[in-house]
Amino acid sequence: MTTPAKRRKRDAAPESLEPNLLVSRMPLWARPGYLVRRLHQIHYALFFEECGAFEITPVQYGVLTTLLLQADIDQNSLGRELGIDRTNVADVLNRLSKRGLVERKRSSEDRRMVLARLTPEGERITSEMHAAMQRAQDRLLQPLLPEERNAFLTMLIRLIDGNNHLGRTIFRPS
Amino acid sequence: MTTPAKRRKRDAAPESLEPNLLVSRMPLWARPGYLVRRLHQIHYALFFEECGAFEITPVQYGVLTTLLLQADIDQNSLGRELGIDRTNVADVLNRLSKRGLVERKRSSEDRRMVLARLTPEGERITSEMHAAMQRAQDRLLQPLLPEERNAFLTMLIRLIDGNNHLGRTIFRPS
DNA sequence: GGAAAAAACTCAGTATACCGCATAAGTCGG
DNA sequence: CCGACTTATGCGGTATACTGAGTTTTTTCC
Repeated sequence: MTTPAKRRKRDAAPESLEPNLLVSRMPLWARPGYLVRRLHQIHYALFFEECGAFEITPVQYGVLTTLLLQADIDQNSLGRELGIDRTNVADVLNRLSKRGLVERKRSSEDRRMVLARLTPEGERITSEMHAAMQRAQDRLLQPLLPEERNAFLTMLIRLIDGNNHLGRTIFRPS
Repeated sequence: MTTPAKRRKRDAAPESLEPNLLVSRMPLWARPGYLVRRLHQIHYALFFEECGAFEITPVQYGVLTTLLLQADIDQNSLGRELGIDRTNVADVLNRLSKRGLVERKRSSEDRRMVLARLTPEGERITSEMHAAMQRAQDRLLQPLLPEERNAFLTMLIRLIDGNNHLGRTIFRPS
């Protein structure tokens, strides 16, 4: 039964199809990655609407709250905690430092490390922002039914855990 | 009974609570925005693992596929289509143009507009990338059960639609 | 104890993503 | 037809996010 013609058809590579056909099989709104990017964008916008007055970005807020729980942490650990590249952490700390919200000093135990901690002003602003941040988070999930929201968050966490090795600096194939 | 001490406690604003208590009520993994950011990051990493050989980013791929379906589109419409800021569109088109994947020319009807279209090389690479992009999208959802995946995408779309006015250039309160 | 390996960081470079201001081109009311 | 408004783009600036190269300090192991 496997005629040459049939075999040929079976072996045909996808790129031999019409380009438009290929693309229309996967429109933007059917690409999970595209949807995630859009939702990420929306979260940013929401965060700015609620927290704009503080002139603190979502990532900066993440750094601040992490430092609130754990003072004198080095940049590498901070990055691992937040899932952020170490060079990015340094940039963010730099901006927060310029605004007087964090202090940095070399560790005396291990002079390779730079330890960061909040200033009193940093602690103050972090606490003050809490309610606004909460509102931003609530508004993001608003379109879902209350009973769906936990399911959604659970799936998000499963997706992140399931691809845990990615999106950080932990390993680089290079 | 309402001693001064007690009254003071009752009137206390949220920011007078222990900072750590406030933060620990909303750890990172309970903040939808944080989870979305992480998943977005992971998508980027996955896309690079699958499509790295083409040296095309997710956003660039979005532009390419949009141009495949609709040639001679202006930058503003392109941005609206993709949910991307127009200045960003110009940047992306610039890089794609430098690599010879898109062409740009002034519209003869409306000389304000710059119309973009794919070059043959641009069409070729877009088609070739399709399978790799598909793999990246599949891997992103892999950790979910097959029957959960559609539910997840549906919720993503509901969240994006429900906050439709945000995350684009469409309106700016400013 | 000293060379090699590892760890933490810095710096430079690139890509996304957005804002505000400026400029050029089209539109529309009077 | 001309000034006011709108629209499309350009340019400069900032913040995130990551790679790769290079530096300093610590650890490891022979």
